[in-house]
Amino acid sequence: MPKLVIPRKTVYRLSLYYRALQRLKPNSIETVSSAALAKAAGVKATQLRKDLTYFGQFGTRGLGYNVNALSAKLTEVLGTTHLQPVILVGAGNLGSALLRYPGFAKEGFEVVAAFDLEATKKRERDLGVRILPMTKIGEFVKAEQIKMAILTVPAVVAQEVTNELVAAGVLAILNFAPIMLQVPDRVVVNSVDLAIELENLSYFIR
Amino acid sequence: MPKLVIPRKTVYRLSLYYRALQRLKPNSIETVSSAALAKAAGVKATQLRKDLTYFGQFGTRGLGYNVNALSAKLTEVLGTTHLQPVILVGAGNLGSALLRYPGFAKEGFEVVAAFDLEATKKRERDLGVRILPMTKIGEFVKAEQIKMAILTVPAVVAQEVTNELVAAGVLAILNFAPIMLQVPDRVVVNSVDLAIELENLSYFIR
DNA sequence: CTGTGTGAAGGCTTTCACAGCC
DNA sequence: GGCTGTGAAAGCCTTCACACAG
Repeated sequence: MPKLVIPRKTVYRLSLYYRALQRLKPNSIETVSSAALAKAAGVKATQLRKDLTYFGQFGTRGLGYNVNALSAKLTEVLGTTHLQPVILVGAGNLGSALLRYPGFAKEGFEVVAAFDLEATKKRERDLGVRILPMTKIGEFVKAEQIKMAILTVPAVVAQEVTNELVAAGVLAILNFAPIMLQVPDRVVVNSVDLAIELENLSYFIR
Repeated sequence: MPKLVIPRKTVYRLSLYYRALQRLKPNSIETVSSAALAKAAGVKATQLRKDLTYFGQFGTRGLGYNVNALSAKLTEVLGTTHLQPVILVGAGNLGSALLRYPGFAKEGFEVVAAFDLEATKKRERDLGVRILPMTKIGEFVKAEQIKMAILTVPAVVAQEVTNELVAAGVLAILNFAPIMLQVPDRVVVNSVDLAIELENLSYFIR
């Protein structure tokens, strides 16, 4: 696959386009114009076309894009062709909720195990996923070649756990702890800080 | 308050700076340089300085910034001086978890009520917050002059609920449903799409 | 005539370079 | 000497305008 440079923001929007496309499929629509798809994704039509040109040409002038073909191409580019195994570290309130959240599996990610200080059989049954003690993280990640982790531990231990994950070979972390994680360049971190999102909103409503 | 234009991205970073500052306070550090604070917040020093100039000058050349003074100014600019009442709509898995999440209260936001189809006394006790039926949303928002809402309902009803919130006077929405909400210009929406964040990561690890 | 593909223009953010103050 | 404040430059992303294909 030609790993050309696709702007980070574009990659993010590709996911939006993919979602919008999936909503069209059931309606047995075979072709969609950039204007229609852009509207469904909440962006401008020219931007959508520009975004798509980063990895080729799929549209038919005068007609639009073939829904199935574009959909397949997006899956390929985004790297979601195969199910990605993911682990979750920290099964507290937020972590537990995410384990029950159906959105991940629906989009091709399987949470194969969760790690927590309190790894009991009861919790395993409650949450429907294997729960292992924190001490087993490194071993598991290496054995299963895990590359992605969801981090929902308290802020004070987040960096420490991150170091462990990185040392074991994890390359991507979805971080919910409200701190900036220090990682080597090869590792990617996406942080979601819920309190900051709220704070941000409160600024704009005055 | 001089409502000058501060770039959206800068506002977001102001929250990061504020957090970093709070971590310094306990250490009875009175002054901090842009270099030190920037490192703690995970940004470049020049960017921090540029960000701060959007609303005045606080630094002492040759010395740095006074921690307390800067902290107070950031609180003022971000509009978090007073507790902001917030409602949560949709107390499913994710919604319930957020209600138990201590991070909001800690940052000055109080979830004053939650709305759900299933509004029982038992759930109220479990979640420690007033739970009202969805039909009461408009009435409550108007009566209590609520301006901010956290939206954790399924995607299929998200737009409908949003319309209701907006009609009642809500001005800011933190949206967790995986769709683009259509709102009037005066309303601000921050969307957090967990599946997209994962998808995004998976692209960067190939 | 409809709708894509794309160079060029425009706008926004970040980074640089350095003047100015303690 | 140390560190902030800031105009100017650079970089990145979005939007425009229009050539071109079906």
